[in-house]
Amino acid sequence: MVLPERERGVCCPPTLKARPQKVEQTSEILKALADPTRLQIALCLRDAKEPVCICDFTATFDISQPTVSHHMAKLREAGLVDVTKRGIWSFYRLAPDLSPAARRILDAIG
Amino acid sequence: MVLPERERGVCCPPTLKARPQKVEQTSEILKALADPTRLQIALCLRDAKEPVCICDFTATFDISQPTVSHHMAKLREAGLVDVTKRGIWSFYRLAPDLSPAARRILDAIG
DNA sequence: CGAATCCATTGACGTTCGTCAATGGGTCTG
DNA sequence: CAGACCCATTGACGAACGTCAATGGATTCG
Repeated sequence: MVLPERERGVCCPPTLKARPQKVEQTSEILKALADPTRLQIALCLRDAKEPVCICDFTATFDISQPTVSHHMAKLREAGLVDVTKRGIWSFYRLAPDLSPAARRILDAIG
Repeated sequence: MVLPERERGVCCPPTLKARPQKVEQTSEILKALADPTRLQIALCLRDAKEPVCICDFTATFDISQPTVSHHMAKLREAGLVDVTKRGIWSFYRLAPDLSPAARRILDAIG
């Protein structure tokens, strides 16, 4: 490993390549996926062939129904997920207009 | 879009493909990267050819030195980053034994 | 040795997060 | 219509987070 030579009192600020706006946006995506429950939900939707009903998630995870609803709202706000209502059911799927950044991250996981 | 037919009162819990342990581990990686400052630091280290000195980060970001130190500790705990001390300086780089999961996620970003 | 520099740790504070209980609006069935 | 079912929202609470000020250890320079 090569360590740079340094002079006391002199710093060499690295050039930040990513635009601040993009950093913020990527951070939002990561934040939405950083919870174990939401991560499993997102992976499930990524691999699902059909939209998945909320009631299936409440049956799967050991958390209350309002909490599942809360997590889905987070995923919605992050633009990762999309909801369609049919009768009494709400079906979720990955957002059809998922950003390329989000798509790359999702594909890199699991 | 094809919505599944459903019968009242019947749920179809999806099969969770990822192991709980792996979900937890991936979640830790995402959590470490989900802060804008840490994300920029991680990207910077990913693209750096040489280890980067802490003092360069404190010169770059508009946060105090203890906060930078705190963020580096988070990245260390997540196993993303590695520190080498030389005299009064601490140099950070991407962990040489970075997990494949972390590597894929980092490569998918920005 | 004494002063200056670099950096980690600690303690504190306000904010955000994950969760639940309670509530309410929709929708279907009898 | 009345009851059952599905789901979102609200309010509340403890835990975790991001930040800073203060402190202290380690190292280098004069």
